[in-house]
Amino acid sequence: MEALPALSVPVTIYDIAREANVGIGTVSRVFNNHPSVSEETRRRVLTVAAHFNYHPHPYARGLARKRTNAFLAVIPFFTTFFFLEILHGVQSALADGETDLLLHGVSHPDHAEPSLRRVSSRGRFDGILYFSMRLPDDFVQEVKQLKVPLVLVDAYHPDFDSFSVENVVGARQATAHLHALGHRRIGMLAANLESLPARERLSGYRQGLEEAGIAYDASIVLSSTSPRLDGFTRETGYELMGRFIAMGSRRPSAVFVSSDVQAAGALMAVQDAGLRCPEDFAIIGFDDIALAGHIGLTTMRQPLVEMGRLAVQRLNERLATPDLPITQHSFVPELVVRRSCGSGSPSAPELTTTQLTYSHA
Amino acid sequence: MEALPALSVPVTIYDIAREANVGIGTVSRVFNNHPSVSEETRRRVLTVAAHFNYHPHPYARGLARKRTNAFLAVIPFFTTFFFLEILHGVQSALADGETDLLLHGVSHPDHAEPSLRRVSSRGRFDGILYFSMRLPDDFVQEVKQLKVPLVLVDAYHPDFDSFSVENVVGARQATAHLHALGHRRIGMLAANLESLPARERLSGYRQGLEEAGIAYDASIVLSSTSPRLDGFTRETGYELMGRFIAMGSRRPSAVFVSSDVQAAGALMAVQDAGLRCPEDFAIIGFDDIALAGHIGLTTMRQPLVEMGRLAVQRLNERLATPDLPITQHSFVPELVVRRSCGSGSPSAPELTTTQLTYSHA
DNA sequence: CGTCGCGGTGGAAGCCCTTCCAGCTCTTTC
DNA sequence: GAAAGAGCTGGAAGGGCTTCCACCGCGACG
Repeated sequence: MEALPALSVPVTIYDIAREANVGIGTVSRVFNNHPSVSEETRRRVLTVAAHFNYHPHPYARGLARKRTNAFLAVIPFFTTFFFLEILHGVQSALADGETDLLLHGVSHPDHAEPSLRRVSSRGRFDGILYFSMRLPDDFVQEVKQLKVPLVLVDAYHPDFDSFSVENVVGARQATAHLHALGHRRIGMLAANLESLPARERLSGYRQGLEEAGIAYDASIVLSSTSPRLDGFTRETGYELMGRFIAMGSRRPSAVFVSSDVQAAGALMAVQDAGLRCPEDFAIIGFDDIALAGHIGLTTMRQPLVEMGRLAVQRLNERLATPDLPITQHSFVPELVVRRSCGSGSPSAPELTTTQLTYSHA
Repeated sequence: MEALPALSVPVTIYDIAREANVGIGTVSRVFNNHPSVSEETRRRVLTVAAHFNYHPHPYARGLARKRTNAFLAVIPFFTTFFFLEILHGVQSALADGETDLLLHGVSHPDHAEPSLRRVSSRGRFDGILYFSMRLPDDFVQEVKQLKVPLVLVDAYHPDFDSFSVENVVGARQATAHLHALGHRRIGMLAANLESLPARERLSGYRQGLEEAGIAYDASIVLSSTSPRLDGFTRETGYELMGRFIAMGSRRPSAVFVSSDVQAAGALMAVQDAGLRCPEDFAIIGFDDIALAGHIGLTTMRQPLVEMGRLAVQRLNERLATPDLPITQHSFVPELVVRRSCGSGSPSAPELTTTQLTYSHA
């Protein structure tokens, strides 16, 4: 260990063993924190390793251990804001620095399959995080056969662990909030009802009305028929809001919009019509993506960051104990008051992150 | 090859070789598209492989080939909108399905280093995409010594390939646009001038004024002193816009804001003051993140998707030909007219993606 | 009719680790 | 004083692939 680190560029475990006068087994044990290495030897090995800037080769390790220390995240790129936050949580849970994240952006829900093909190639990752998309049936088979643990986020399948959100409850609460603010004529601007979340949110809205003792009025419930992203787009929000505005005196005084992105469009429509938001229309969204803060939108928060974090945690647990019973976690969204409904503080941009609550399903 | 795929779960190249009555070398050649395999043998091997759902083990491959087929993306998570789009481009360039993307979110610019430590562990990826952050000096050393190709996106360093944006030119054009719309009293809302992009955009603004024959007036140039994200936040936009509003009759009629995020805050301030945007203030941003579309912000587009795509392409080129001369690409931002400046179509959310232009540095 | 070359092919060696078994040196125990 | 452990350690085998060298058969060539 006299010389400078002039060893050939790829420093291997053999180099370290030789320089430290130990066997390769011992070096390996040191790097795996195996207890049966004397303190003195351990220190010597570590010194030499640091000196040569040695790091075990991850692939060699993976091959020998039959473990990759990487997770695959299959994520829809089209719901931009949404997954971003979840990813944030995922990252922070991975911060141990031991596990890597492999990203697989899917640019269209129907294009998930091709990129899933690669999953069949065992040996790239230890587990899968699957976001917001329906799980194709043959993929389910494949994953189960390969015995790769998979955790669903913002999605549901009976055979896998999942973390999702109580759409019905959230929508009910949103409606209740509008009611509590004094609104009696509350409309809903829904996404394409072909999609489950859209239907659930509509259903929650109806429950909310019922609890408030308000009769359901189909004329102030507009839903998108757009197939694109199931209608969860700014464009549908803009267009449908225009129809509300055109109703004149028969229009609702408040609208529950089924997503923040749509609500952004709705807000633009209101502005374009020369109307103002808390005053002429109260608008509440759903999701609490970062955009909501930027435009002062009152909305129902989904604990996205937390969901990401817990999903990783769950994956680790399942890796450690494969036959854990499957659990389905379900979060209750939380009201975030900004200014689009007129209540709460004005609009000084808030910096705080509120606590989140959740419950078991 | 009579039996069902009842081979032990991990199917190896040996299994396939045996079942297809060939040597492992031949199987390997088939999977690597080596020319010297007879058509007949190739077909037979592929049939058997498909039958047993065989895929070469990526780690074993990586170990033997000394190549990982993965890129590392080091990305700031705090500039959410921004990197998202770039990532989109990266993904699409990776769509060949051969290369994987390893994600490394950095939640604070100062925290890049710890996560970079892992870079020293050779053998995890073949190349690095480094986004929007300053490259720490010791990291530069390390990367160069390890000879891992690195491409910078939205950042610059003389020793590496990079793709960035002409901040000066873009800011000049933004200013020119305001001038063309008839504005003569044009202010600027800048980020923290400690940061280079902030300074460049200010400098472009001044050039723009000069070209328009307007004298520079320091009283209507406000800059943030916030250290947080170098002042590129909604909060600074809100606050500084408030100061403009408070100027009464001496206030500018148009404001060039140094980023879309800040512009979002500025728009909120305008609204909160009971003023309206194209009418009382023309506001132009910079970046064209997705948010800009959602709030109808006129802005200077950076071709983010394209940058991501080209960065990947460049990395591949450099991998193929390591001693290519270093190139620094620089894009000229493009004006995207929405409604915050009052010109152009009203605000029906646009769906089109405009062409982008770019030039060599 | 030998020799060359070429399209194909088999498989050993090597990539860099982990793991397991054997073995070594001291203590401890009866 | 022998036997049995306890505490460490060395290194072969194995993980699944690529690559290279050796080799085989056969048509072409002189």
